[in-house]
Amino acid sequence: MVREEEHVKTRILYAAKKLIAQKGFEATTVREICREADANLSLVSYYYGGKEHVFEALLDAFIPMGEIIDRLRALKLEPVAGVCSLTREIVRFRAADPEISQIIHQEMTRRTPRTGMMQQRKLLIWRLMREYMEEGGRQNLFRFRSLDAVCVYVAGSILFGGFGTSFEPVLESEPPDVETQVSDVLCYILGGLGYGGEPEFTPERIWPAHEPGARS
Amino acid sequence: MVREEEHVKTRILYAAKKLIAQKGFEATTVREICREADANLSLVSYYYGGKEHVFEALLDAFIPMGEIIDRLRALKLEPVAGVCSLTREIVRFRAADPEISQIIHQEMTRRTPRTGMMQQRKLLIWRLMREYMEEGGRQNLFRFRSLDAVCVYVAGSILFGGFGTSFEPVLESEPPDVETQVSDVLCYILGGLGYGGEPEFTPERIWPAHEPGARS
DNA sequence: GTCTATAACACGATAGAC
DNA sequence: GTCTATCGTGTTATAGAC
Repeated sequence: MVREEEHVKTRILYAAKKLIAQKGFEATTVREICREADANLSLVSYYYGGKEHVFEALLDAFIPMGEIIDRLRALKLEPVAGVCSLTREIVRFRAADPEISQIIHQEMTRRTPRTGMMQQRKLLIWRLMREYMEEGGRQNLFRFRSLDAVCVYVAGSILFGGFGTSFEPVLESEPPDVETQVSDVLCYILGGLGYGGEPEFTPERIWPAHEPGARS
Repeated sequence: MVREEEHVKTRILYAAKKLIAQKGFEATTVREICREADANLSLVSYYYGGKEHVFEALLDAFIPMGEIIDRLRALKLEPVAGVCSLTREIVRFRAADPEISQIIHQEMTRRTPRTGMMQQRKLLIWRLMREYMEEGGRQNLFRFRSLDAVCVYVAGSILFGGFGTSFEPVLESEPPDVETQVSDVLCYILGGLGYGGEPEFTPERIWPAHEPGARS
């Protein structure tokens, strides 16, 4: 029953994001989404044409990674600054919208009719990260045994960190603020990459203030 | 249509493991499981008492982590040897049964009626890892900014590596053999923990040859 | 645009014959 | 133990009134 001020179509999108993040796509029913959005059952079909299309709309509305990639690429960063800046943007993105991050994480762990939608959006990010690391290896800034391996480990470090992967019972304190998370994870990643120096960043604000809202 | 030699009850378990690993619990129907197991639809209820209980039986049959933990604890390892040995066992376990690992990974990403079952089995592992890292920090062998943070990053590095988190399109080569994976991930983790030296291990064979089979 | 009512179907589970 | 047949429920989606 949230966001009563918004338009129904938008409320449905937010409700779907919230519920799917918690329980997964299959376990979330259209009925629940509509109850949460305070909308009539038939409006999911009316506005989106079915449950699957709500999911697609979700990705379109809340994953703006394409822009970030373009901006970062345009800066032609050196390897260390590249890894650090891209990491920072990912961590910020995850902190700004944990729900959509959780959905992405869910869809990565199994093969569903939606796997394809996810892949293309993810690839751009990790290919860029890979390029930074590869160039860093070539310049002897980083020392690692296998580029493929560190690609996966770095992705794992970033994607696992920050929020509820149901790891709370092992932890002692609440997660720190975002910029602390950024510097913690970079400390770990750069260590894992065998880099001795300090993190380097681009100037601030790679991507504009993040308040998505539904499209079309 | 696999494992025709086994008993039906066992075939159902293997079929469920395979399908749930691929598609997730909710998206897998008992009808599919029975088709894959070449068993009659009603036998899931007959042998296990329902779909949920097949899942529970799956965990009991294929997650022997309790034993590993006990053995490792009994060795009272130093921090570096502890981190390395536990990591090695986890990586081996994941390589020996990628399906069950994928199921664990799935269940970590959302809140389901099965979340509780997973938690207890997971906690033992990561608490032990945390103890090794904490003690390593106290002895100044490791240098990290936050114990909580490295707990999550180390878990992420290990759990993400090795198999299909749908990261293949970013990678160049096939995954290497298990012991290479172990040393790759340890190289990364120890670097991330700020440890300068080489990995250390316990003697071989922490846990007995792994061929589970159904219980009861 | 929004609603009610319902169609059409797939699900998990089980009764009961063999 | 294994089968067929079916029950009861809950699902997504839609037709049609307003």
